[in-house]
Amino acid sequence: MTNKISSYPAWPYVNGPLHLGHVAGTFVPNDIFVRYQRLRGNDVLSVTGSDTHGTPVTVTAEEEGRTPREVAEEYHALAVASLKQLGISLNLYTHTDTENHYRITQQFFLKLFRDGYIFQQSDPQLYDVDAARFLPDRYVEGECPICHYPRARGDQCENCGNLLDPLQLINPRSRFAKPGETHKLEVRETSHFYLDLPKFNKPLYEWAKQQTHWKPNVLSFTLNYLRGEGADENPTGLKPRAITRDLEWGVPIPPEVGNYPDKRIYVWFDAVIGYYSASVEWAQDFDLGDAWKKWWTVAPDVQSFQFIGKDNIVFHTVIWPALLLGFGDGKLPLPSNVPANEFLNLEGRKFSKSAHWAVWVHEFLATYDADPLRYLLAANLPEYADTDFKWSEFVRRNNDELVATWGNLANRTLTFTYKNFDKRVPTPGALNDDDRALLEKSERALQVVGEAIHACRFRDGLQHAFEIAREANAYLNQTEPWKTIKVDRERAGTSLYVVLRVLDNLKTALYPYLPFSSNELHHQLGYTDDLAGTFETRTIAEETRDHLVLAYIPPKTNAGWKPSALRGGEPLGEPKALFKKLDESVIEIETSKLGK
RNA sequence: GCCGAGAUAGCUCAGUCGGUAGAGCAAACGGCUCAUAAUCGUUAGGUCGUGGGUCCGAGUCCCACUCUCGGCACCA
Repeated sequence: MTNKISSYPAWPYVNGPLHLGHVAGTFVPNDIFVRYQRLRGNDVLSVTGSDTHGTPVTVTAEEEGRTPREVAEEYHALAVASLKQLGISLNLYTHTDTENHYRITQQFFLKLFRDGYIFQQSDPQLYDVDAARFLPDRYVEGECPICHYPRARGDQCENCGNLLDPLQLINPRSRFAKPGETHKLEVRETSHFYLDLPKFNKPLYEWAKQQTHWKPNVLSFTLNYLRGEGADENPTGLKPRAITRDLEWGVPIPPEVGNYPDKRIYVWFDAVIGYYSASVEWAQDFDLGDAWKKWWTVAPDVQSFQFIGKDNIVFHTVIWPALLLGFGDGKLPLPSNVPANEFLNLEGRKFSKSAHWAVWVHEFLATYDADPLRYLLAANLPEYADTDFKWSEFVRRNNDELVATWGNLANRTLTFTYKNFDKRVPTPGALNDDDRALLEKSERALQVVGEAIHACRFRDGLQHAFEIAREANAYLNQTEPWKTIKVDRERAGTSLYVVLRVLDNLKTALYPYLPFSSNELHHQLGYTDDLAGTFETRTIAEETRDHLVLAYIPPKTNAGWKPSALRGGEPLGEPKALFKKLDESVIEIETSKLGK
């Protein structure tokens, strides 16, 4: 049965290049998932893009004396290049600074406003007279009114942990003031638009309770969040949430609502809408009309998945579903699964742009190949707990697992066959029990790995495929075709035939994880078509501005998620090593760059 | 402070319904030579963060504590 599956990695900010932590929990698992689903024959739509809004971008722009749009465009282009090189096969990677996205975000806002899910409220807030702007909570510091800690933040005191209102702070200071400066602050009234989340509390809670297939941490976190202090039959966790900011950078308030030139829609309100607007844009960019609607319909064969980090759970299990309920009147599907990942650390510490404690994707891929990185990130995916990227682990896993176990299995089998069997798949004699057992195990691996990937247990799937590769190595050591060829050529050919079929099956099972090398192995096994598709970057012109997008173009024929049908006598491609062994010196060289 | 999670072999991580602790890699020993000195076999390696409790029996359930991560409503 063909399902319509949509899959979305979270939108990364483009206030800097992507680092390994950004791709580990979002783009890489998403890509393993969608490459599997496509091969499986499902109808897949996977879109996302750069989040061009938000304070990280405006802060970087201020620091560098540029406009937020310039900063966003620069790092968006870098993200496009990095994702392409990493083989992230999104149907569309766009960004949020497009006319299409602005229009759709405003449609959401307007519909929710007219239906009474958005209201306006006026509150006193601190205003920085010298910077001529209102101060969000985190932009205010002062003395804590409870414990008198001198550097309490506007929203919370780090010292005593109490939640605060910025107006409670003693001697509040603006964080826009440079060291030595004192900015004049005063309390002014400002009105903001609020999303009336309590109206969605009960339906969201009832919906979330049914999602027993979610990861335990995502489900319990969400249920607890929605329940709040309330009882099970009367959840009260949600409070109205301000969805506008006093900023110049972002999506403007729809003119139908009123004239608010100094306000913009809150970044996460517009970012999650990006899942929808990017779907629409994908169909437009490729002249596919209403094709995007297939995935935005409530039906039993329509499923959607969100690959995000643990810091974003609430936006994807509460806020975005609330927007979908309000905007769609029950006609838009809510996420089927939100397999949030924990965080990837780097050599025991958190990634930090300011401390230069990071491995940037574009720099990594300038020196090393994409598949080894994908392998390491998948094998070490932070599925249940934070994990750690270590250069020593990268070299070890590359050399001792990827090269030694899998690459070597392919290489030893193909080179030996190529040399001794006239560059063709040997024609097998009768298969014995051992031959059949291994062959069947490798065929079953497709099912096992496929189920693991569909259930978002990516490490399990990868591990299982490697288990079969190890068994195939053991099988070769037992059958010793390099010895039997001297006395019984057909027997040697049969063993090699079995392993070639195993390679063919594992190539498919590993394709979602290692698309480049699997495609290469596909050719070495003699296939002339392609397993993997190609990438295209395009500039999309709108009325007032252009934007760059990345798109994955699947191959014309789908090789399919199915057992090998390799036959004796068929010609093989020329064998070549699939992976490069890395020198141990890489560890020292790369580690010494950190923190500088 | 409140909420959600994590802590298991030297390293990276699994561990389902409570029933004699698992894998890969690293280590030691042995085999093989087709293969990128790759591979295969064997062995060794653990008071399961700490302290209590329930139970015939606890890595697993309950309580308390320690440390780490995330959220806690104008950072995203």
